[in-house]
Amino acid sequence: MTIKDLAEKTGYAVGTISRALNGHPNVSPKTRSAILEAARESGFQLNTNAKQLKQTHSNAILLVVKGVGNELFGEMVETIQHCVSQTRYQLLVDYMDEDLNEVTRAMQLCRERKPLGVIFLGANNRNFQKEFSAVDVPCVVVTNNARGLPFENLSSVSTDDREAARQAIETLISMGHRSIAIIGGDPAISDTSRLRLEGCMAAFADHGIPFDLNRDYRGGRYSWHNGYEAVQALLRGGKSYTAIFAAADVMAIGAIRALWESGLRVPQDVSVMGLDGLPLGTYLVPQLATVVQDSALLATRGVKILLEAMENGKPACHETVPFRIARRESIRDIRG
Amino acid sequence: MTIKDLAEKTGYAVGTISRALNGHPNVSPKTRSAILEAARESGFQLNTNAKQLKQTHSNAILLVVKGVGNELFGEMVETIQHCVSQTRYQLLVDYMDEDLNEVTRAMQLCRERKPLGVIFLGANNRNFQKEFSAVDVPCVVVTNNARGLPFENLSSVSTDDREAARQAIETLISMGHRSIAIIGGDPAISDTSRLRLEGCMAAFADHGIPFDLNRDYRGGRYSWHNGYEAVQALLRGGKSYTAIFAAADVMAIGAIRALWESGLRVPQDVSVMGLDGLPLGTYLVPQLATVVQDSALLATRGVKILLEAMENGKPACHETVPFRIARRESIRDIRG
DNA sequence: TTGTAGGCGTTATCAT
DNA sequence: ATGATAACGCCTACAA
Repeated sequence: MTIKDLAEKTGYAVGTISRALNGHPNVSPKTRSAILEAARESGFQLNTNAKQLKQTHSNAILLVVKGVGNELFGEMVETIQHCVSQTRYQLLVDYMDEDLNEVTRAMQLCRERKPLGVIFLGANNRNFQKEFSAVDVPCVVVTNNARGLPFENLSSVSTDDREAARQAIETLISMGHRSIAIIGGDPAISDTSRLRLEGCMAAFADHGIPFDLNRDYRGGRYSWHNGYEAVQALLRGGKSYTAIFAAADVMAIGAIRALWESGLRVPQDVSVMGLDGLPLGTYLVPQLATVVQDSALLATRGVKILLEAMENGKPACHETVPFRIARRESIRDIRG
Repeated sequence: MTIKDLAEKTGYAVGTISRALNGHPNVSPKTRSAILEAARESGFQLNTNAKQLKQTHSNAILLVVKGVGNELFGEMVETIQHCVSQTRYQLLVDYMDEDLNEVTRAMQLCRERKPLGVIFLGANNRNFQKEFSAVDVPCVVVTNNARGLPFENLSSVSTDDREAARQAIETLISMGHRSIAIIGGDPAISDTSRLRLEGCMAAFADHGIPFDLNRDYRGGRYSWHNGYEAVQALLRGGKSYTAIFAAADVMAIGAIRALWESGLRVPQDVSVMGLDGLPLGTYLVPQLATVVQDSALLATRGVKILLEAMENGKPACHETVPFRIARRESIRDIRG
């Protein structure tokens, strides 16, 4: 069943069928309803491949979500859905595995779906090589700062990861902690991990607190298990810490378990602070102290920036949104 | 960049380019490598739309994952990837939001990508109405029992939800619990929720333990928050329980927090048991006792069943895989 | 082994 | 407002 069949059946030409089906103007109401009726009754559906092969533009905004199962992204996808649903555009959501290249994926989808703009939820600057220049629609990276990337059509909205981590450490220091270990990602691989680590180091430097990267830092993927292992490795190091900062909430959770198994209680013996502000954190016992990223604002600003670039040709920009320190049950003031 | 461009660039004809790119025979090794090299260096990618437009079948297996962020599914997707990578087929993964209709989605994708078979990770039998009959390739539903659905091409592999829940309750009963509350999904909406609830009721009936659905059961979506709220509602009911069974691990976690906030300790005051066997459960304090679904086996059997249907026309079947009771720290024996 | 040409189902551009 | 027709990028006979 193709539009050709429909054309025969109704007596109109394929062009008219196409226009009627796609809600184009220049189709008389009578003709339109006749065609729609015929289409419905025969269960006709347009062939997407053929459609997109020929189309030069869709009215879609593409959302590429890097990392299935990222709780923070989950909320943000919903917010973005909501924002876009109030415009005349259609949102096309693509969830992809974390370890794939989001730029390659986006380019593929751009060629196939021809969206008017792209939102990246999570990204790695390393992947935005010159091949990205093949993408010519406005793009915005959310949760990662893409300033410094030499693309006129690439904006970003992010939390200031460096400052967020710095304030987390400041918080711990203000509560009397001097012996603090850090667990996080691999700073050589992930921009986010690097920035967060830098923020920590800055805080230590400000207070003249020594920090030995080889001894006091452990990295890996952001996962329960790596948090768990990282703390085990730290403890094997022999040094005792009064606080641990995890550059991601998921790692903090694994960390707490590892501490428990070594007979250390949180927060009585060791304080643990995370970063992200996952909803899960408030359901744990103890509730996880953390730096809360404003996921709603990240999402809404991301959409807004994209729309302005799409519709008004507004030049790319790189925004930062505020975060919030949540002093919750997993940290303890050990002064006096 | 199309194969036409590649043809010009390399001096070969488009037909040769196409054959080389698709690994067809009748292309001299020299020609093939020259073309592949040119394609790589120019970052060429085939246009899926054009490709699928002409093709009647791809060599793909479609995996529809219903519910982004489902930890159990995360592992299973990896296992399925692995299994399929050892065959001559290509896996096409589609992650979709939980509240969309997976059958509609699958039908759309079947029309577009023309896969040889479909695996559903998570599904709701309600969605398999007669419109599913438009799908004519073998399909297998994983984690849900599709027996009873009148489709010759639809298999399923699942945990026996009813029995799993029954044994969870049996476990609690064997540890001396008689006053048990249940939190779970809405049995009117979800097959899984209904089966799990039925299993619980059966266990209670076997032991002559009274259970008042209106008082002792609370439902909602499977989420931290709903587990939390469900327990709050139960506690407001005035009755005191020695154990709570959550029909999903995520709810168990919210439940533990709600208990804590009411001054009840787990497992000292109340035992909490979940169902699913999420990795997260082992990182919590206390570790979450639960019924562990064998995600690896579910995944591998799912693939195997599909392949046999695809390749040997083996008729549809409905399998059940074993589960395992994990008696962990969140439950306590209160006898004597 | 390689080249050529027609067609997949749709949209878009001209005419009418 | 409608019709005819040329693309869109690829695959696949069939011809060379």
